[in-house]
Amino acid sequence: MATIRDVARMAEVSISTVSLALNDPDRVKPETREKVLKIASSIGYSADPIAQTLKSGRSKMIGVVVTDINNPFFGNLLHEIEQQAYKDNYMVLLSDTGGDPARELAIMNHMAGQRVAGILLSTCVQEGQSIEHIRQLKMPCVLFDQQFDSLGRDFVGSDNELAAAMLTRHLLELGHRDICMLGGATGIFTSRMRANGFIDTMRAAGIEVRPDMILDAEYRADRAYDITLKLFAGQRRPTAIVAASNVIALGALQALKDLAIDCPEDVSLVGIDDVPWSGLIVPKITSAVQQIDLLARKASQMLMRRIAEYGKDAAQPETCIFSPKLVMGGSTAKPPSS
Amino acid sequence: MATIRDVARMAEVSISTVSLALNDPDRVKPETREKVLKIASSIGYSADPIAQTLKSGRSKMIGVVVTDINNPFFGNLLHEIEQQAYKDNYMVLLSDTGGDPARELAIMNHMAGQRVAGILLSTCVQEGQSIEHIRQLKMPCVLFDQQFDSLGRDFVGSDNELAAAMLTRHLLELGHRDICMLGGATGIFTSRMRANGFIDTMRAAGIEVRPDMILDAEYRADRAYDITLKLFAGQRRPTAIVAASNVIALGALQALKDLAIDCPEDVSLVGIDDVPWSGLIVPKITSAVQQIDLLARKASQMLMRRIAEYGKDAAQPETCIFSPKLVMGGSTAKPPSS
DNA sequence: ATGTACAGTCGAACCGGTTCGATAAATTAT
DNA sequence: ATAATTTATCGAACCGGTTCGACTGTACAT
Repeated sequence: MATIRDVARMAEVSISTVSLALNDPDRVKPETREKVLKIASSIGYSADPIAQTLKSGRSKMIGVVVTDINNPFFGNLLHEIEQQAYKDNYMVLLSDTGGDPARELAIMNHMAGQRVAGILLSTCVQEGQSIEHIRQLKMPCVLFDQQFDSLGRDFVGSDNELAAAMLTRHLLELGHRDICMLGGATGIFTSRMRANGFIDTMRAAGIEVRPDMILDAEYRADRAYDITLKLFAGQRRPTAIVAASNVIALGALQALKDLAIDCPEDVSLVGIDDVPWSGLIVPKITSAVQQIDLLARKASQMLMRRIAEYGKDAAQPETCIFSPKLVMGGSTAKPPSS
Repeated sequence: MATIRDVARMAEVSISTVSLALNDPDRVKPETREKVLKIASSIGYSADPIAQTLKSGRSKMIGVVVTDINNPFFGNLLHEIEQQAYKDNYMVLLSDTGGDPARELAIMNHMAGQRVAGILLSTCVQEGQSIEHIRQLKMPCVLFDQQFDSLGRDFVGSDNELAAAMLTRHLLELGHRDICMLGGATGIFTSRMRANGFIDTMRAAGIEVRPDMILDAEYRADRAYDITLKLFAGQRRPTAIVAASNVIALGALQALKDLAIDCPEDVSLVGIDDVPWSGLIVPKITSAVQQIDLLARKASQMLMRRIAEYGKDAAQPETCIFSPKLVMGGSTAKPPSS
């Protein structure tokens, strides 16, 4: 690979002149610039990104940290982020925490070591646990999906309360009263918000939500499956289920299917977020879907802006909330007449 | 961040001694080593990966290049690769070519510039197009999924001919004779192999495959959808379809559904590779699935071995082919009696 | 006592860029 | 003609490590 010294030698100028010609063209004489540029392109010279990173302290990579790449929500998001990054001439350094805060910490240290220009983070840290590694991070960082108040960081996400509220209202309007929610741990931002949306809407309809009506499926399909089985083994069966995520909804649907409980005739089911090929799943699950492309683009943009203005006096942290869309499927009906 | 010079100053030794104490412990006096190590850990020193990369010419990252992160096949693979890499203390630099060879080239140059230790590549380059960027790549590189003969590179993949053959045989045994395949372009390795498996099995059963019985769905769901619509608008309708991938099968199934053609009563459908939640899709598509976890682990292992032995005289390129598994669904039946 | 081997340590060069302050040459002002 | 300013270029320091060859001092063989 050609180095800047090769170019300098061939152009019969010093390496500093070459560097200047390339990075600050106005500071060298036009003829010199021409000569340097011509030679540089003729031997296919381009500056070594590693050397530039060492000198400047930042690379042309952005880090993306998610809890589970396999979740289609993150998959789609990642795709969009990668497209954006490519346009801006950045590469994506990806990592998956698997929901382990210790690993999240390790990953972020790794990324910092690689001098990523910034990080897009969907943290798996729960309320009450330490978030010092985020707070003390000395580089641009935009949180998405999972928020932490009072962290003073940018955030891009969806209106999770609204998502749950829309779905709950839909069920209430159909006449359901006995509704269960399958959610995540309350330590997780999105599950807390989604639970709130559920509780508030129920309460507004004059129905008090008992704690045992909100079950923790940990955002996992297998847990949702088990819980649903158990739920319908008991005496008091709900007539409808609000699933706090796409995979929870699918796990629940699988359980209903295996129990030969008809959805929507016997039990209605709604969920949050889409899955690929949802049109082929019978019944198609009525859901409040996040606008992933908007979300990804906005998060990328915000990060890029932070990267650009890094070092200057930073703007106030910004929060951007998108509204989910209600997509009707065939998974809801009036409750069976009792 | 603490540098090696800080440690040297505090330990009252030269920086070279610090470096030796850390990297080649036997070459310094035990007491010196102790002192250096103690001070290093007390001020939280760890070597700057960027500086190490600049000096050594290789980083602790591996590049992974796929054609479409959104495809669950790659999603699963990626997850597994990332887990493996993490264990070996490597990070994953990810990119998505979107099926564009020019972009693949650009991405690989980018990765080479980042001094990745090696690359896992599922190339989108087709037979007959230039693969010089792979051939001339001067770093460890393991191809997966998409093979190129005579490239002299390691390869990990599945037995694509077998996959298609198993499915075709299954349909033949049910009594189908008029079978269509929805595949990819023949320039792509996997589609060529899968078509071969189909053709050979049909021929062995005494059925000649006319060219119009293999259609190019470009491994895209929307193309598969359109083609299926068109196919069943015509006079001669096949009684069964072999889809060369998961997304093709889903596109085809959606089309059948929209045409109110019953699967499997009117038309049988089989495909290659799984999709998440396939159990919820009605009918569940009978498919030959690749063992993604094995594939990912093997590819990672091979790459790590190449990385370890890099510089020494390299072992012969290795090829590793896994057998797909036939997973029965409910998407096939005897052909309707004509 | 002299020569040899070796363990332990160090300075300096190097990886490949960027950037600051100095210098020399060309231009303008006095 | 001389001083002040501007323009173009360059050398050297720096980013933070690794590594080679040289140097010193001790232990052993002759």
